[in-house]
Amino acid sequence: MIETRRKRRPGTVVVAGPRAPKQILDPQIWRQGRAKIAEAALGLFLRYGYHATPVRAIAQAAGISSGSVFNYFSGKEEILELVLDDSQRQAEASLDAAQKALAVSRDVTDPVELFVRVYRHYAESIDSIRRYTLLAYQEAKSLAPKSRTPLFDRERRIASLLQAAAEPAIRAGLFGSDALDLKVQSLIVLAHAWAVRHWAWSQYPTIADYLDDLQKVAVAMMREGGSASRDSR
Amino acid sequence: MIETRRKRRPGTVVVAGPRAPKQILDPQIWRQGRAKIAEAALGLFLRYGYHATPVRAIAQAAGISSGSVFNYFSGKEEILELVLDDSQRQAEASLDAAQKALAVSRDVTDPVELFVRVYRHYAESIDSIRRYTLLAYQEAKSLAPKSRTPLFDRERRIASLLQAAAEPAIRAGLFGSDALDLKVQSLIVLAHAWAVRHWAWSQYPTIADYLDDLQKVAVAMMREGGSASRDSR
Amino acid sequence: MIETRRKRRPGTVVVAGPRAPKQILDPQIWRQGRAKIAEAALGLFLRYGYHATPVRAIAQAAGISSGSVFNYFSGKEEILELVLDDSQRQAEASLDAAQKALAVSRDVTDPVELFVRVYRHYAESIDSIRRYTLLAYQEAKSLAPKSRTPLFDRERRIASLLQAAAEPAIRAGLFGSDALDLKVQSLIVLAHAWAVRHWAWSQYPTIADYLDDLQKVAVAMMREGGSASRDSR
Amino acid sequence: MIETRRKRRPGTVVVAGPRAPKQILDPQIWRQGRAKIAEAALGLFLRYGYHATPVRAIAQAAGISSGSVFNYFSGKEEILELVLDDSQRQAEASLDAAQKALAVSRDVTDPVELFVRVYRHYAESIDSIRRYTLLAYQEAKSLAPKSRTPLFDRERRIASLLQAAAEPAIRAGLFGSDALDLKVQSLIVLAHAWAVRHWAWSQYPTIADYLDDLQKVAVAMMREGGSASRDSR
DNA sequence: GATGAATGAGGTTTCATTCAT
DNA sequence: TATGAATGAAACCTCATTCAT
Repeated sequence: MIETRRKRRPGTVVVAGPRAPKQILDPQIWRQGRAKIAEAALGLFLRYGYHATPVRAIAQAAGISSGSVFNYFSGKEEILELVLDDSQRQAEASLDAAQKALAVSRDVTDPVELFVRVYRHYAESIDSIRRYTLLAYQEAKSLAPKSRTPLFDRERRIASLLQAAAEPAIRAGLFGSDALDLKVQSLIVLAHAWAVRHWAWSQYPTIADYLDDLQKVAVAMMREGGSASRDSR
Repeated sequence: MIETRRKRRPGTVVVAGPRAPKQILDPQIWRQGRAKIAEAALGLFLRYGYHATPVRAIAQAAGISSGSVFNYFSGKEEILELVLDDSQRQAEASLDAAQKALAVSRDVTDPVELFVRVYRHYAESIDSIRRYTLLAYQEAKSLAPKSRTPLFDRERRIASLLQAAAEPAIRAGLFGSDALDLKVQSLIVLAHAWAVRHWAWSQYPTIADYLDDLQKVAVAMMREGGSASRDSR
Repeated sequence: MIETRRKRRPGTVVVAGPRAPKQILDPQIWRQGRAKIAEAALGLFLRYGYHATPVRAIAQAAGISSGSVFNYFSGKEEILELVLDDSQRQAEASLDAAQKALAVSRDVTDPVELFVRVYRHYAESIDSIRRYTLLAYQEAKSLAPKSRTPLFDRERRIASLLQAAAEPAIRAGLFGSDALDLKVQSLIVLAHAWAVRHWAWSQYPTIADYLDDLQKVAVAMMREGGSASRDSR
Repeated sequence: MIETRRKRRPGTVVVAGPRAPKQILDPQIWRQGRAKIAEAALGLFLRYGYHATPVRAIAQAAGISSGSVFNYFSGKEEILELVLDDSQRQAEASLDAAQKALAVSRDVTDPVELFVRVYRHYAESIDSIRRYTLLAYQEAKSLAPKSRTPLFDRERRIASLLQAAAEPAIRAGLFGSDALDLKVQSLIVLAHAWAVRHWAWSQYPTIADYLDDLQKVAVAMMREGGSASRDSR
């Protein structure tokens, strides 16, 4: 059977001793170092895949020694963890900010328009981290379950944010209230698809072009089951 | 004739040598062996990922020796190739059959209903190869371009089949004709999502439950831009 | 920059991936390590042959881990390459130096004597790298053509050096000018034979003893076809 | 250390049991089978080397199954043994026959001419088994010492035959009697060189061309130390 | 006597990780 | 804190050999 990845300490006798807590002490150096390494790792992970990228290549790309990587990360997997976590956090924050900004804004009065704006904003943020998204689809399973769960949780929070953005339109009867979760998840998936199945959207030069078409579809989806009149936008 | 082998050397030179001829001569044994190994590999690939699964583990799961694996496959990657190719081929064939059967059937006269049936059939076939689909999303990049391209091509053929199934409804003005490609690709992605993001659909016990909701959304999507009256279902 | 690796796949496709950068950066450590490993490898190659010698055995003989070998050589074949190339280079340099030294020397006026001295010097240098010479005969074919050609080229340069050493005697009519290339190649072969067929020369305890007899034969060979009087030395 | 090639019986528990004496019983079938296999092996050994040639490739080239090879040979090494032994035996027999034929012949009265004829005959027989000769130089060390010794012994017998062929000329004072063994061994080496260092004799299209030049050199060598008048042939 | 599928030891090579400097 | 040489487990893959048929 496949062993569940137990870390070994080559060259040392297998005696349980106090593991040297080698860590960077200065928090700022630590953070900057991690960011620099993650940055370098991302490009390589995307190009060659997580498993095909040696730590030494990451170190070289980051301009440090391979040994130093382990001063900032406990292992290779933690780099992947940070990369995925950071990018997802960024998507969430971006979506959150957009929703809050629009919620207090007086510019947008049409609740459908409001939802569309929020969704477009979300999709654009996915586009900006397109490469991370693809990486997440491919390599999330390389993470230990413990590191994977938070990613799922945040994904659910993102769905909630989108649901909240749909609330006004639902209350106005413009969007159906049935299967809301399914609809929102579907929209998320379609935003991801721009990143994950990019080869399938070759007719769209940019995310904006893609969204121009997609938003009609999205609105049609959301309207489904609504009680209000169905004039197209 | 003895095939010439090209052996990788660190530099750039290629050395030719004799290669031992194929070991398995009986085509039936060969086919059965490949199937058995691929079956065993699938479970492990899904659980641990392609790279994290040693050939030895595959051999053990298949109940043979690790050396024997290479009597049936020229390398580890060929196993992944077979697994992905076979399952996708199955999905295509299933969809093709469904569409042809419905096209000649007199039972279904409503073109929208016809499309829905074809799509459901497709989604159900995705469900039946759910694990392969997930694997394709995760590991397609592990394939050499040469093996990857046919997968994309077949995916496009599948999209064409779905488009063909939508034709009657489009001609009847029930479905919009704009952005048809986007719509169909989106539906494919949503069928895949059942497999790929299964954790997100925990509220749906079975694919049928998922589809009961999804088909409404799907129809709404397809109708978008159509000229016919927009009363719901 | 990360070098791209070409990984051999069973089919014909080549996959590029990142390659871990060289591990040893200090040139001196690198050189010393290579020398140590090559030294260890030579004994084993001679005793068991190149193919029958596992890298692990080389590593153990060199007192390092097997993985470390690949920090110094890009592959097993490169070890053989270094061993053969170095030793041949040494023979060439030694012969070159001897010829130059004698050319300017006033000690030796007899052109036959000059040639004999140069040849003896060459044969003695072959003796000092006797084991490499044997190895070259046995394993040169294990090298890729790219690595083999330089060996042949240098061998031809060595022949040229010997021809140059014979020039004075030829001009003096003491050596024949016909078939000079054959004669010189033959003398080279006979010097090699001391290393390669050592079992056949059991009557000669040292190279000097061998050469004492051989040089008479060599001079007779070289004189053949000459115009000068044919009294023996 | 490198283990001294102990044969293993894979798939069987390591219990010393009676080794099945699986052999071909009919001596003629046995001989023919061995010859056919050796014939097939030779081409491959020469082209790719002994170690790089899989038994299955030999079997295929011989038109039998890989398992059958082991009905005729106890192992791969025995094939090499037969190939080398056979060819050397052939060279010896050819030389022996030539010498005997010339000894009783009245055609050749000049003892130098007689020696030249015998030597040419030997060299030509080396040419006819040129590929075996090269193989012997490269792979003799792959044999167990027990199989190697007979090869050396026969090589010495061949030298004796050549010495015998030189006897008349020596008795006539035409050839020197000193260092006879060295001279003869040298001539053997030079005959081998045609096979082993063929790249060095590119100026000679055939062995006959090579010998036309070489025989002058050879005679000069042999004459060396002789008392008779030294007119060139 | 022939077959060929199965075997598994052992080959080369990679690379995450450690630790003395 | 940074370095980078050393490590050795483990990866993929080959192939001589066996033995049930």
